Amino acid sequence: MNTKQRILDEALTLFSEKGYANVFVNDIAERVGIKAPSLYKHYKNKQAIFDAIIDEMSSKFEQQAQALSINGTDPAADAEVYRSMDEDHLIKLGNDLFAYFLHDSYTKRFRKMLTLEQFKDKDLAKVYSEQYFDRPLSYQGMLLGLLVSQGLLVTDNVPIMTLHFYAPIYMLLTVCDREPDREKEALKLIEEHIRQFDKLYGRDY
Amino acid sequence: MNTKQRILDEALTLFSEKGYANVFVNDIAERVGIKAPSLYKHYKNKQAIFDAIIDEMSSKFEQQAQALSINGTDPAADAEVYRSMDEDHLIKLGNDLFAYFLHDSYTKRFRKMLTLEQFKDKDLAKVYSEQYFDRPLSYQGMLLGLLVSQGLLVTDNVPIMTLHFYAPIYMLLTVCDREPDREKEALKLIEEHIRQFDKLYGRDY
DNA sequence: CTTGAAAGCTAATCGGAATTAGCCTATAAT
DNA sequence: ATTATAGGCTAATTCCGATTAGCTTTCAAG
Repeated sequence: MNTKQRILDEALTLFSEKGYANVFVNDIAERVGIKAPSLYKHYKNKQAIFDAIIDEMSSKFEQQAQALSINGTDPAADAEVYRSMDEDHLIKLGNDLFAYFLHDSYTKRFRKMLTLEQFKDKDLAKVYSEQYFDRPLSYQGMLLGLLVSQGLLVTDNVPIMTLHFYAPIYMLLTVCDREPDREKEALKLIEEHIRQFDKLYGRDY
Repeated sequence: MNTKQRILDEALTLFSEKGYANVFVNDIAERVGIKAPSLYKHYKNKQAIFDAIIDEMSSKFEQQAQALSINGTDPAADAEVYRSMDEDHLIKLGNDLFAYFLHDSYTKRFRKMLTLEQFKDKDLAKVYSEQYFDRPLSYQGMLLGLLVSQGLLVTDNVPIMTLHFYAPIYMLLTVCDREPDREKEALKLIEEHIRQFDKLYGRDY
């Protein structure tokens, strides 16, 4: 990996652990293996490094959908996969979603960094909300909506059903971000959650 | 209010908006109406101000339960209130919970501050999780559990039911913290959420 | 009364962290 | 071969921000 990219990578790691203000350009340089002033050959200043990370992320989000073994841009196509959905498939979907968000290094670091910087300005707030609220709800809503139209799930309010599916996953994710020791407990709750979700919304009940 | 207390108050406001590292003792002093060095007559240093805020909070949390018009320390007693619970009561409970957490100035600032500092060390992580995950789930779990034993709600898994009740509220709270403009939208979702929750878990369904 | 602590102020001090200046080397293009 | 550029380094510079020193005032207790 070239220096310019490595700077972003190491900076992201540090920002996600300590927050922008507590990271010194020196720290970043040290990790990259160069001296601080050399950073300025690649980025105008510290803020520019942060901005570049944010920019880079926008261009990466198709990868996320792929990582979830779904197309991501075409829920109708994705729904094919779930044509014969049952509780175990649903649990797998939830687990995969959770495991991906929780463990993918880039995703995790980016999310933690945004958590720490979300109140800095409206743009960052918006990025956070889109990334971890609006987009997941919208995408999963389309997916779950298809399951409803296939009769696998039953509800007259898909958006709220989606909220019921996603909110516990989101909350447990934030728990694991701050207390990684609780991952096992969280995984167990996720599974129970989805099992219960399936009972509540599944056609058989 | 005496100076010592006002320092905590203004510091909390600033910390919650900009994060500890981006607040200068000068800023705090200015808001209090004194000069920075005078702060040191009241607190050993900047960190001590932060610590005092954390300490103060612990001693305040009974107030929270009271503010929710519940006893807080004795869910069995609280359950009396909900003996004749119906959907509208449940919506009110959810709305009150949400409105209190969202609008109570002290609670809100403290929560935002912790959001920004939660990764600093394990203690803070623990404080956050207890305050916004474990305790709410535990307390609401007891309450909802009583409703189950009274036959008003039906489930074989109260903790997960509680997760289903609380997680959406929590998630929407974090949305409003970062984008206050979305409060109206959030309130609407809360109401729909609880209505749906009642349909899913209510005895009539 | 007077005295000592509490709480404020101004003027240092002290250290740290971002950034700039200016120099060097390798290497790729002409 | 020459040269220009990319990317690295060391040594300032510059600014800022936390904290300390030391003085003053007020006021309550004795």
